[in-house]
Amino acid sequence: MSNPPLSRARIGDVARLAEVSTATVSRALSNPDMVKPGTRARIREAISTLGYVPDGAARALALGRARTVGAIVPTLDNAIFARAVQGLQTTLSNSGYQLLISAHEYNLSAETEVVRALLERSVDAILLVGQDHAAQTYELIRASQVALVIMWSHPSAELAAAGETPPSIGFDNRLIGQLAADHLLSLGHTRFGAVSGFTRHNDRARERIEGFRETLAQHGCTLPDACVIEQPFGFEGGRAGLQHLLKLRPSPTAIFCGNDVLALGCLFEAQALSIDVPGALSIVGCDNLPIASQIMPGLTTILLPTYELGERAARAVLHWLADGEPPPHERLPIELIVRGTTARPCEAALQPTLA
Amino acid sequence: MSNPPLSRARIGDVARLAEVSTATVSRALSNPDMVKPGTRARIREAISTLGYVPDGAARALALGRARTVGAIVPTLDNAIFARAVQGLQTTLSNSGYQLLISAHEYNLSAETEVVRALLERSVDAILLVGQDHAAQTYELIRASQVALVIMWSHPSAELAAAGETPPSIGFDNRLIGQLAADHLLSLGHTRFGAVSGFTRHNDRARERIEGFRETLAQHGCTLPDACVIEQPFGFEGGRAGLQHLLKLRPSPTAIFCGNDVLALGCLFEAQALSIDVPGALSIVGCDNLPIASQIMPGLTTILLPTYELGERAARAVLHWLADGEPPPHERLPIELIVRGTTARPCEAALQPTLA
DNA sequence: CTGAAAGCGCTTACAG
DNA sequence: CTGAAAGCGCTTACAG
Repeated sequence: MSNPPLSRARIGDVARLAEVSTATVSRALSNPDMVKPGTRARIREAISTLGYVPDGAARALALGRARTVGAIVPTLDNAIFARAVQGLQTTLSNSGYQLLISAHEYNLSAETEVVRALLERSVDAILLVGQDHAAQTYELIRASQVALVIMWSHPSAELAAAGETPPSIGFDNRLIGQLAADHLLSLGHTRFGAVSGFTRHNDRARERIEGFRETLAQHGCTLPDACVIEQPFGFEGGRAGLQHLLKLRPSPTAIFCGNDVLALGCLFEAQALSIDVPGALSIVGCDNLPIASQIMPGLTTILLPTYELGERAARAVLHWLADGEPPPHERLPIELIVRGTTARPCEAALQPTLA
Repeated sequence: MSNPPLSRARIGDVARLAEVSTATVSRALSNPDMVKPGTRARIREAISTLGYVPDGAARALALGRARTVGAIVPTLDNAIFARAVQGLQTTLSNSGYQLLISAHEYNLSAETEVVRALLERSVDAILLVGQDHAAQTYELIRASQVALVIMWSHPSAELAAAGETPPSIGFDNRLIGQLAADHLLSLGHTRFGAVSGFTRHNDRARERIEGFRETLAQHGCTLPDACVIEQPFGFEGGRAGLQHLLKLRPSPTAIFCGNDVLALGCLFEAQALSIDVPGALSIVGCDNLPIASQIMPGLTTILLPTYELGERAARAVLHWLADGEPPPHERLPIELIVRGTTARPCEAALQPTLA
């Protein structure tokens, strides 16, 4: 407390000051009731005098686990991933684990390097988003024998049955497309379009579109490839997507967007073009971002409990690390949230003046 | 590659397979040109055969640094912090550092525990948001002798001159309030209000309001305490803030919000109350979230380069760790972004029918 | 209840 | 250019 110490206090410094061995200090810290209360008090005293904080690297080396979990998301610059990470972090933190976080910006080979970097920090487990990853990524994780949990996706029934997939805590992405299609069909639409993120290396995006397309097909409607436009995530992507779809003849009256950011982009572009939503055009998004309920006329969307996804994924990891047993797959419930009027749009109204 | 190894490969396994010592393997990894190309090739071969990934804990212990940096933000569930973290992460990652991330949800004593948890992971540096932290937090970091960099805030001139503050990479939060005041004054407003996050334990929020108030005072206008309403961050906070301000008599015609989320909440509430913005009410936010430019009629705001903040903070940390020299304070430029009409509002129009 | 000692998996002077 | 050996700061059987 007087003059600053020359170097950070070590367990040996504490032991010396408390007049015990380092073994006893170590026990006082990790197994308090193995040491006599009086000794414990002296040690506590010494620790606070010296401002001792144990060295995690040494601890991790001795214990063989670091109490650290690594998560890799496409980007943090998307409320949806940020929220899930928040759920992860809070849950892990409450159990004494820390979260090492990285983003790969939708670049699968960057992801492999990030995984390597995390493994080199001796994480106890790794969390990835989706099933689509470089073979090398899976190989690296397998060879390192760390726990791997997949978030967001749900493995196909066959794969899951064959036990071929890592434990997955996710959504039924195909069902998302199906809910959107059912809703839009129920409004009486017959001409559909979709704005999606890039589907390459993104099983979530792919399955959402597939689910949408299949459900339409079951009702005798088609979704031609030309009616599915892939755009970068972001408002501008959504705006460009709508512009593209409106150039089609006949143009769609109902649009399913892979997420709310794209859907909001569509909505803003429609407003700019004075297209009445939902009067003349129906838009369905996905995620239920807070903003979706705030804007006028409000955005119909599919609620994905992403914070809870993070929580559940964290719990799955914690159980795995505690039991040694891989956790079961989990599929989180999703829900269609209808906002705005649900009246069948008047198709005639849809004659925008394009810039 | 054949049957899965019983346990993760160690440096000794690589050495044995490549018929060299562990010292040589270590050198091949960290100082390649200290080892003969032929040996290097055998080692490379062995590494890939075994899928060897060095153990970071052991490495950190031997080297005395973990190549890991810890950051603590109030929450990730706010685009502004998520973006900065993204900037941090990307920059650190490019220099071979990993980011350990935690949130404290605006709870200062939770923050102290989080700091302890990070220190116990032997991070090389810690990044905090703002100057307001528990004394214990500062003490813990000082005793651990890890680098500390403050983000978002800029220390007051006196403190900085006295060298009392940790290196800070931030904004001039007082100037933010000043820019907002100057803008609103230039529109001819005379009655002002403010919606702020909680100012307790939040120097950014406090300084923004102070800057706003001081600038108004310099122009003969006052901002009574009753005209500053503190609300939790979130759209609902902004909405409640506007409701509160509209109950005042006379009610303000110009509102400064501590950030864009609150400002958007105000704007949505105004829309719900059919108050014309910016015709009857001027709102200025802060951050320039992407959504601010998308909504109609658009939100006047103050652009804070938060991604760059993360980048710069990461660079400051990296330099510090490389040089041993604490980096200088840095103040990032901010900019008023005017959106919507700038006409003086017709005060008579502001007679909302409150629910 | 406590201590002496070995060991966790690396790195790096030191010697050759 | 390479190897034997000590050391980084903890933890934990083992012995008392």
